[in-house]
Amino acid sequence: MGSEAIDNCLKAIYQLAGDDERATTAGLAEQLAISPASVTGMLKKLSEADPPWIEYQKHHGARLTDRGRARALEIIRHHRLIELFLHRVLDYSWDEVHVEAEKLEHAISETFEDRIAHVLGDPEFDPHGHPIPRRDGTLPDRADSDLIDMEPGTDAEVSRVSDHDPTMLQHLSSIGVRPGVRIHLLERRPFDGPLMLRVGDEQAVHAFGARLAGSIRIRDIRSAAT
Amino acid sequence: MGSEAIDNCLKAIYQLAGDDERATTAGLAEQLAISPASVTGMLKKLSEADPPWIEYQKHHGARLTDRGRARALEIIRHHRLIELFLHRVLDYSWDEVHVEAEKLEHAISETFEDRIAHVLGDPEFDPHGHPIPRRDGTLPDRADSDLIDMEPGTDAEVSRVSDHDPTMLQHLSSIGVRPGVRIHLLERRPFDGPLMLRVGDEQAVHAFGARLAGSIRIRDIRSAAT
DNA sequence: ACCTAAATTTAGGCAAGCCTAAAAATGGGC
DNA sequence: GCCCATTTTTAGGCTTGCCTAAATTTAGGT
Repeated sequence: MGSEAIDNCLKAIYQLAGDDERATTAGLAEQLAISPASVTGMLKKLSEADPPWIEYQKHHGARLTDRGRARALEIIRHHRLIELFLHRVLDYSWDEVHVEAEKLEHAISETFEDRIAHVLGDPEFDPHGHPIPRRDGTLPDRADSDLIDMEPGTDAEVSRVSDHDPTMLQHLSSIGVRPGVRIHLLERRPFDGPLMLRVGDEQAVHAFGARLAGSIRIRDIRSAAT
Repeated sequence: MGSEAIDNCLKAIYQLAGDDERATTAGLAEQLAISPASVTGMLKKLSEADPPWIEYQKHHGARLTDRGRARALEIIRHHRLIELFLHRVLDYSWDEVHVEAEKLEHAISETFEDRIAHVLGDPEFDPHGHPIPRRDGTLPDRADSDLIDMEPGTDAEVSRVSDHDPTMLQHLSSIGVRPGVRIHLLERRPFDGPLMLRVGDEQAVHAFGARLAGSIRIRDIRSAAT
């Protein structure tokens, strides 16, 4: 019950469609890097499992059942706990954790999960600022929004950054962008141009293109400091 | 290069035959819990790999090549480092570590291996007293011998215990037998009867049958204490 | 030399997970 | 209502890693 392929598929559905939206065949095929025909086969299998993992209507994509969502959240919990564990206990850098976690998330037991959660003090967010699902399937939430939508002239705090591209993480790290760091948006250049912003207390102005800016989420700053 | 099945087979050859002896088809079939016919197929594959993992002569079993030995020792290093890590850092009990390590040993990277070795202070022995191969493939050695061969009336120190049977470990744990603990052999009962011995400073006399005694290795005590 | 136990080969099979190419169905937009 | 893009189906294929049963070979002991 629950091979690696199944786990990855459920995780992909959750990441593409969330709790109760449908994920499309094409989207899953891209996410999982397999052919659409293979996805169709996998979806049929997942929906015909004894307690089904997904609810699947032909030509209308797949939606997670309660069981499927629980499993997806469990894998994501594994992944994010492992990332934080690698970072904090084993001294992995920010950009190294994702790849290792991608393998380990399928290999650890519930016991292992509990133990590292305990060692880490039952953390709520991983090193990139992503919320770590709790064992009961609930998510700690933090009201945040896309950096793209930030008002020019205002300050905000980095909430989370995408962890999929190690080189992007290295770059962000090199300019000091991490969850919790304050940024100030100077202006948005016209015609979907770059965002010009300052990081932390530094004077340097950085230009963030659409790809980079799109991978960052922010939240309002609590006190109107500095 | 190096699937889980291959790794397990190389590890089994090492465990059955060591560095330069041959492992038999039947022995491997038992160890791996697969049929002899499947073993023959696997051995042929391993010996025909591009840099071959084993040297294989029909009807004469298999012997590890340098490459095969290196791989086997790497997996065993993974396994034993993970066992110690689970025990020391994640508070696993003695008897829980083996099963978890059996899965994780195939999933961790060299980086992970290095990091936990560093956190643990480059340890030489795992929680059961087994030597942890070094990265260069050498083994820390400790001159030890079988408990079965111990002289009645003498003292010795427990060097290592087999980790394969959790219930046996629980039992040993409950009577205080751990690597480093001193034991005193009172007598060996006739006709391959049990060994009567005392553990540590306790007065109780324990009877060790052949199975139990066979899973324990001892070494001479340094000082003739107490 | 012969016998036996171990090992090997042969032949066929199964399941998971993927692939391809081509054909058929479908649904949503216009 | 039609068309196109997406999706699904069909049909066939591949690899890995195991299984079985039966036939055969081999090594080693006596």
